[in-house]
Amino acid sequence: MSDQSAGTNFIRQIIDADLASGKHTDIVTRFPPEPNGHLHIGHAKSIWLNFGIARDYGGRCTLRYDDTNPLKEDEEFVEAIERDVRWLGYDIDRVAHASDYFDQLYEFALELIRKGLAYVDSLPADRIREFRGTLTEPGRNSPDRDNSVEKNLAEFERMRAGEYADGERVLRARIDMASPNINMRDPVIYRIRHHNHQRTGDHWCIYPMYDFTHGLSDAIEGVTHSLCTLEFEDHRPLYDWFIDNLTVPSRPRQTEFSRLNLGFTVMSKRLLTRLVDDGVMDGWDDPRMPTIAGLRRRGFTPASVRNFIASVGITRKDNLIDMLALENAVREDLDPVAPRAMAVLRPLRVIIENYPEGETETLEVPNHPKNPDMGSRPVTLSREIYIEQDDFMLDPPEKFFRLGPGREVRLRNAFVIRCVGLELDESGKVDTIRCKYLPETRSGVQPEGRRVKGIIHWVNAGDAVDVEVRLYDRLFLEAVPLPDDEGRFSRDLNPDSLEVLGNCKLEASLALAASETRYQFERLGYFWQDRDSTRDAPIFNRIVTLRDSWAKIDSRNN
RNA sequence: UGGGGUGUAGCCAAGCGGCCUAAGGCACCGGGUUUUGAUCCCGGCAUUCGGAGGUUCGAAUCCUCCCACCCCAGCCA
Repeated sequence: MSDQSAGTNFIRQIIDADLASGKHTDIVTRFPPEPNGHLHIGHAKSIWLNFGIARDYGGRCTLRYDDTNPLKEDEEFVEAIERDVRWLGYDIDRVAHASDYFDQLYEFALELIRKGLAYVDSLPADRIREFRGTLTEPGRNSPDRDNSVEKNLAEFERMRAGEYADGERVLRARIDMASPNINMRDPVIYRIRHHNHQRTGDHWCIYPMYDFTHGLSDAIEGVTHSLCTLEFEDHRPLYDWFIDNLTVPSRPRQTEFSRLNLGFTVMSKRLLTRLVDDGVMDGWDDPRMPTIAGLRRRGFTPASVRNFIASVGITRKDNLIDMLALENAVREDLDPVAPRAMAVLRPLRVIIENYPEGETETLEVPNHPKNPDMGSRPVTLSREIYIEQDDFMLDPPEKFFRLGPGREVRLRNAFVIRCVGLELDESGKVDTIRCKYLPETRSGVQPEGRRVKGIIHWVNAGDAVDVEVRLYDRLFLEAVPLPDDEGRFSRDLNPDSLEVLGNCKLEASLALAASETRYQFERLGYFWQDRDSTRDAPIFNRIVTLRDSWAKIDSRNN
C-alpha cells in the first residue's frame, strides 16, 4: 500500500499509552456498518482508522455488521460493503455479525433481569416517550419498573415465545429515570419484531437494540478500542454500564472522533438514498456521489482516498473539508503514473493550408514528460486537425497566449502554426480555422529557431476516435446543502453537475485504451473509461481537471 | 433553561508549562524552470492560539468566568 505516513492522532496516543502501561498487548478494533445502505467517504474515514490501526499495530480489525434491526437491513448491501472495503485496500480476515451473538445477548438480558437490572415494560411507545421526560425535566418511573424478577423472567419468555404483538412489550434496563443523560433513563434494550431477519430467519421475534448489542459484541470479540463518531458520546455511560453490570469476557473502551464532512455534498445515508430513489442520481455509483462506489466509478484511486483521509486527520472537532483536498489527493496520485494522451473535447476544425493534401507524417510522442520508462507512441499529423474551441479567440484579451487571428501557437509535440484565416458558418460562428505551419519548428528539433508562448493540444482529424466524455462538477450549489422536510433538495442542487459531451475526438492510439488505465488528457485533466463504455461507443469520465491558472486569470477578468 | 462536547490562519491540523516571536497539508499570492498556463522548485501567508481575568520567572498549553458552535428527548444505528 503506497500511503503517505499515517502520522499520529489522539486515538493512536491512547493506544500507545495502553500498550506502554501494559493494559493491552494486542490491539483489536472493528468496523461496524449497518447493512442498510452503501458506504460513503465518511465510512472510509472509519475504515482507514480501524483497519489502519489494526495493521500498524499488528492487531486485527473485524468487519462486523450491526444487523439488529431486520426491518431496515438487507443482505444485498453486505456484498457491496465488503467490495468497498477491499477496494480501499484492506484485507478482511474476519467478518462477524451482531446477529451471531443473539444467543449470548439473550443470556446477558436474562442476567440483567435476574440481577434486578432490567424489566419488561407494558407501556406503549407513546407512553414511554411521555414518561421519559424532556431535556430539562426528569422522567417518571413506569408502573412495571418494580415488578418482581420472576414476573420479568416470565414476561420476557413470553416476549421471546411470540405471545405478544410488535410493540406490546419491551425489555428495559433499570437505571435512572431522573438521569440528566436521557440515554440512561431506562433505555429499551429489546423490542418485538415479528419479522424475518436476513440471517437468523424466523428464529427470533425479539431483537436487541444498538446500545445493548454494540458494546457487548465488542466485549465478546475482545475489541480493545471501540472507535465511533461523536454523536455516540452520550451513549458511552450506557456502553460502560452494560460492561460493568454483566459477566463479560473483556472490557472494551469506546472513544469518539468527529465524522467527515465534505463541502458541496451530503453524507447522510438517508439523503443519499433519497437522491438515488428519486432518480436524481444514476444509482449509488453515480460518479457524483460521495459513496465509495461513486468515487470508484468516477476514477478515484484507493490510495488517493486513503491519502486524503490521512491528510485531514482524526480529531474531535466538527469540520467541513474542502473538496479541493480530495482533488489534490488524486492529482498527486495520478500525475507520476498516468500516461499522457491528447483529446479534444469541443472540436474546432483546423486546415493547415501549406500541408500537402493527402499526406501524413508520424510523430513519436512521449507517454510521460518526466518518465522516459513509460515509452512513447506514434501520433499522426495531416492537413486537417481538431483543436479545442477554448484555445481560439477572435478577439483575445491580454495574457491569452493561445490562437487568434494572425497569431502563432505550438501544436503540442508537433509544429508551430499561424492562423491566417477563418471560415464562419451561417450563424456567424467560427467553423474552421485556416493556418500555415512552420516546418522548421518540428518538435524535438534543436535549435527550434522560434519560441512561442502558447502550446495547445490537438487531434488529427483523419484517424480520430469519436467518444463521449462526461464532465462532473460539484453536486450542490451550497457548501452545506439544505434539504426540505422530505429530504429533497429543491434549490441547492447544481443543475450542471453533469455535462455530457458527445462529439469528442481522441488520438488514434486511444482506440485501444485499456479500461483500467487512467490517462491524463494533456491540459485537460485525468480521465478513464466509465463502466457504461463499450468497444463501439467508448465513454470517458473526467476524474478531475488539471490545476488551471488560466481559468483563474480568466474568471478574475470577468 | 438539563446533560455531553468543541473552539490554533479561508479549510484541515501539529502542539501536551520553557528550544512556540506556533509544524505540516490544502487554498491563496508572488517568482523560477518547463513544448501540458500541468508537474517541479523557491519565497510569502497567525508577534498570535474564541474572549476577559488569574497562577507562574515563563501559558496555545494550568485555574476562573464569559462567549460561540455542535450533539442528545427512536421500540434507528
